[in-house]
Amino acid sequence: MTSLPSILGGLDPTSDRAVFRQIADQLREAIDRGRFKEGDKLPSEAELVEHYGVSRMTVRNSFSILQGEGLVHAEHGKGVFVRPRPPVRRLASDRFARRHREQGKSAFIVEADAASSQPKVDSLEVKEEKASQDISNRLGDSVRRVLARRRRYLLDGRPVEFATSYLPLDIARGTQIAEPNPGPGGIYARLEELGHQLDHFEEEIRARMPSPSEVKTLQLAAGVPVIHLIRTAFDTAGRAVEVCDTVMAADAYVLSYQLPAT
Amino acid sequence: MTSLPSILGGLDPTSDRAVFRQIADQLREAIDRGRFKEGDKLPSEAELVEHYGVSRMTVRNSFSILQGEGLVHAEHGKGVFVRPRPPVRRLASDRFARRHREQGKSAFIVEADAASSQPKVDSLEVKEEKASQDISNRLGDSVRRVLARRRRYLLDGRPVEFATSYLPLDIARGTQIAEPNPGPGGIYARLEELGHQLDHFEEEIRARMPSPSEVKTLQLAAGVPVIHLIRTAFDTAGRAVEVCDTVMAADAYVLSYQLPAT
DNA sequence: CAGTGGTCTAGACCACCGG
DNA sequence: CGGTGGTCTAGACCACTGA
Repeated sequence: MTSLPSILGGLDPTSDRAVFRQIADQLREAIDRGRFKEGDKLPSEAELVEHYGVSRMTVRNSFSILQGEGLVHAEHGKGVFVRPRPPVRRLASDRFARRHREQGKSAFIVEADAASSQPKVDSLEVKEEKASQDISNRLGDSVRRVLARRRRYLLDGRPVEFATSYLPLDIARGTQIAEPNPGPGGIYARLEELGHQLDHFEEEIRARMPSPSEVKTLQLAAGVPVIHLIRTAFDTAGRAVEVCDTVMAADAYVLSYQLPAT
Repeated sequence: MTSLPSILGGLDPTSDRAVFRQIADQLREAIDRGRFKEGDKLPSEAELVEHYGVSRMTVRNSFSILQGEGLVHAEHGKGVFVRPRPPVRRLASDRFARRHREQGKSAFIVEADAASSQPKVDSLEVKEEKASQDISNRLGDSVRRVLARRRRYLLDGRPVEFATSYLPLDIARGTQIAEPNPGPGGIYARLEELGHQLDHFEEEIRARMPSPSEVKTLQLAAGVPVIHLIRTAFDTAGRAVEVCDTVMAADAYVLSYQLPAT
């Protein structure tokens, strides 16, 4: 163990920068420089209080900055640790290609296979409900009620994504799409069997901080944003046949797309 | 002005939930219900101290939660306000279509026009430099040095995006691409004139909390993540001719993509 | 048990804003 | 100037962890 003074400098009393920011800066720099590596424990609050000669709240303020940046996380009774970067799932632009469906794989499984992690789905709920204004706009204004399929995806035991699919009742009611298990290839395979040959998808992407309920559902650490993705599936007749609203833990994903140059 | 007790409830001393979380919950709910609207001033710390009968630090802790969620922002000497949602730029999947280039418009201008806001570019820097390992990987391992074009984009005076384009020297050196102003249609138009007919782009998207320097450059409020986008442009020969590394204020953007179903 | 972080208090002084 | 948020102190008690 290297001594603290050799890793962290002193404070600059002449600086305009608040003391707790200076402390946060020094800790951040130490992390960036690799003096503290992923998973390492930072000095305890008491140690920093002594090293810098400040009060405990000042040290805690510093930690709170780093937590907000997603750099560290605190574990009650143990310490404050450099947050390890979790393995990310790369979503490729061909993830909805028909050849995958024809192999009986859903998009999530295809990706999980590629990342060779253990995929799981839970908290499945399938019910009919009233369409929100936004969903109605996307599925066509005549669509008032929809079939909603909610599920949460886990990778290696960690929840990474919460998604709800909305389908018009005239398409989905009474079909296997309305069953908890939609069968091989997922609901997209069923839609095609029902005569809705898929033509393309549109995806809208936003990023923002999670709501408290999203923090809970995805067990998000402090300083982890979510990616909010809204996908609409269109059949060859030009009809929107499904809208999928997905909230993903941003630290678990890299999305990838191809754009035409023409 | 409605009185505080009619908007905010009391505390539940029997609850396990920390007092400052309960206060944050009540404020959040009041905002969600529309009791406080965008731009509205929340009760001052002193008012909440009195209303709840807690110490000031407890109230400030509540505010700090809401700030972390991006719901409110504090203005020194004025108060704490519900953060207004800024206008967003929608990036369409056809934003690099050749027809736009042929009209002499760069992608940013095309989008800004659509949003009818005042676009601006500043802090332009064009220089040759050593390619980072990642850039080198993307442009082809033989590419060691690159032309880097850095610029910041503003919309209605607000910085929303900071981007760096990297191009292999054998393509860009001595051309108009190496000039501060690359001419009508931007560097993609120049690349095509130089014989690199563009075929497609690949975009990689991540979301995360900003670094301190990104906070500064983009003047980000607390609780605003960034979207990190890395785009690679390929010519019809299959060569990567440009990599563009972009960091965007997440609250200013909605990205939109089309995916094939085949 | 000792060490850790989590919560909370009751003050203090400061910097900024608007009238 | 009074009111606002920004910073900081010096304590207190609690809950959780691991030996």
